[in-house]
Amino acid sequence: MTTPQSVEADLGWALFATVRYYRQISEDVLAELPGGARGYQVLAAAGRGDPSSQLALAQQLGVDRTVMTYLLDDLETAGLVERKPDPADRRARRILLTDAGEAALCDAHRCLRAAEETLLEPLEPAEREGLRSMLHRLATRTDPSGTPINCTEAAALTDPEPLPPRRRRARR
Amino acid sequence: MTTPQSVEADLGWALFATVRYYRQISEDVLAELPGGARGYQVLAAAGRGDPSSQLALAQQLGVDRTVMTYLLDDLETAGLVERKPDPADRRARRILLTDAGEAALCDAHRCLRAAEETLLEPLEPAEREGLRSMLHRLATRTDPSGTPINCTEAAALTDPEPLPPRRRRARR
DNA sequence: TATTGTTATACTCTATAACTATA
DNA sequence: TATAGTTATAGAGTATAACAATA
Repeated sequence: MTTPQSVEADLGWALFATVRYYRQISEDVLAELPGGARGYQVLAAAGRGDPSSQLALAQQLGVDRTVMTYLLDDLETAGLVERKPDPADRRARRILLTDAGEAALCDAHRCLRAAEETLLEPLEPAEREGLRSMLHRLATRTDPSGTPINCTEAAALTDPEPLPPRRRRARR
Repeated sequence: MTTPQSVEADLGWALFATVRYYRQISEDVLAELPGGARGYQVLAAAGRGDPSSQLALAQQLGVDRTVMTYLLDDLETAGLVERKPDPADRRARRILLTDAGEAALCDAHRCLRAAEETLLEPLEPAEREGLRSMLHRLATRTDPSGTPINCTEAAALTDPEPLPPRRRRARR
């Protein structure tokens, strides 16, 4: 039998649970920051002086470009970022931090680091850097293969029919 | 200055990006399984013969009990689980795997393990177990303190006003 | 023609509230 | 009275499609 002995042995479950926890503490700490953890990441990217078009930011954060528009609307309304037309491509806009945005980023970064230490508390100090390093490598993978993952056997076993219509069925 | 030099130094960003990747590969691999990765985790918990009331499962997966109802509806419709009244508490229902559910779980587990190895490819083989162990400990933390995290300084700096109404403002 | 950004709209997911049945 | 589960509804969050401006 190859099934796991406990949920905890499940990498996916552990990942989701950890992210859930991270989301919670970052929401507490960044409650006043528009967009929460996501807003922070936008500020961090802009503060680094990256190329930072809206599209580039959206791809970096793994969200749709329309979502980035709303996110930046909130950050701009709060006075933390500016949208400046890119002189090299007048379709694009470069996202720049305001002074207030810089201060907010710096402060949020400090708070987040403290919260992260709480998150990482169950680990040995030496392990914490190891985890950061590993997640960093996983997140920045070059993904050279591009080989699409499929597992048709599983598909066939679990359910031959495509079960197209989902959810909301009446009963009783 | 204490701001990070790159997004990649941001633990939150790395976590989110990794989960995004995991979600993608697990969706590919578990496409036919109702509920995707979440459905798999329900099957895995049920297959373990845990207490497994719907509420217990919901808490384990970090979802609302109403979400668990919908999830189990789909799994039951697909013939993978059964809801059996708990003889000890007739309000509750124990979630049991059917034979088809057992087969689907076993197969999904095998496929998922393979997909996880793809995910973990950037790491040394020895590191992979270390990552699993660390995430396991983070996810199963006892959280003895319960001290609520707050960071009022950050709140004050980033935005004194609570900015209550959010999103969808007209422009132009 | 293709791309960036915006807007409106539709859809999906999740949470809230009300209810039934048990305790 | 409180809890497990269900259902309908409302609310987030996200994606789709159409458009303007620019390449």
